[in-house]
Amino acid sequence: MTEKPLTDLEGAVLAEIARRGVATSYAVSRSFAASPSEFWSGSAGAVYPLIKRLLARGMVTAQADADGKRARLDYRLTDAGKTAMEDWLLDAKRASGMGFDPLRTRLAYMELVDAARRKSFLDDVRTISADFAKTSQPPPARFGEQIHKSWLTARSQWLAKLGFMEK
Amino acid sequence: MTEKPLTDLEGAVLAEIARRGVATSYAVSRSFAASPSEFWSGSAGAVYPLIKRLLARGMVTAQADADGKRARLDYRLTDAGKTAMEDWLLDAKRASGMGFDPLRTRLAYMELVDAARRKSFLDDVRTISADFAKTSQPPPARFGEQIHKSWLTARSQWLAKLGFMEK
DNA sequence: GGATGCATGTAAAATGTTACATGATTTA
DNA sequence: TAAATCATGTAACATTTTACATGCATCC
Repeated sequence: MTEKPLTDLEGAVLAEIARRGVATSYAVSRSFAASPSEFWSGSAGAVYPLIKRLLARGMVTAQADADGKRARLDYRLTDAGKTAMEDWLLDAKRASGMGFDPLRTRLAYMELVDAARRKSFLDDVRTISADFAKTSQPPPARFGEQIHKSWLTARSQWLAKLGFMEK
Repeated sequence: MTEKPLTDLEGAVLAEIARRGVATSYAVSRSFAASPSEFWSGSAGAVYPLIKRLLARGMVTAQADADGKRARLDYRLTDAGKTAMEDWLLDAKRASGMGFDPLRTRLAYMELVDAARRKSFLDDVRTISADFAKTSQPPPARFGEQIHKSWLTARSQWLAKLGFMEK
């Protein structure tokens, strides 16, 4: 019985726990909420049940924090969890998918408005993107920081080359 | 009472109907299913109810096809629908968001595996991406085709520059 | 010691996927 | 005319968001 492969959110949650070694649902939730990508809200309603499902599937262990007064569960990856996480992480086929890009989606329909409004829109996007890239995140400790920033830069350059849109 | 803004899928569906002038739910469904982006499946279960919601909100009109033997509804944008679609399309702030990228998400956790496996993964992604970009779509009729292809190219170039990942 | 925010969740509602049902149309 | 495919949906299920509930800790 082949295990159902992890969803992207499940994979990312396991990876986040792996990075931390030990993590509570709350800590994972905060991580996703703080990410520069707004795609996953990191809401408690998503993360707590998801990690409980991972527990039921044997991907993580739960340990009650003895010290604390308040109920609090520390999660760690099991061997099965580590394997599943790596299978997700190194899945080159899935990684090569296009995902969802709110800009790309709109650009595909830009023909529906006149050139003047297209231009105004693209100018605004450039301004907002440039501003966003400027706000320096504090600790560029890990790959993640560099990835997000360099990606924004790359998208800006891509956008600059889409001359045919402005005609 | 300010209308709730359109979701990205709703906006894209309205834009698709606008592009066609008249469209059935089935036609919209096929469009999304055929898109090179695999993010929205274009399943009937998503599209038919979504367009019914748009109808209830006055964004589209429904007209039964008199000619056909079989029930069949042709949808057209209303003025309100056109306005809402343009508000969605030209929303530069939302367009500037990062969306979801299955590659970027994984790259942010690449530190969790050793350099050899990282390299192997990145090689595979490059191969798959190059192959995908090679398969030429038939009709480059509209912006959409050029957008998707040029985006894949841009992402490949971005990836090529991420030297620090391979160390 | 009351207000504010941190931490841990659950509940209700919305949205999307997969699977199914069913009638019409084409094709072999 | 039987089989396959097109077309139009609905139903059951899973996932995620938004809102809510509640207890602990801190700070004013």
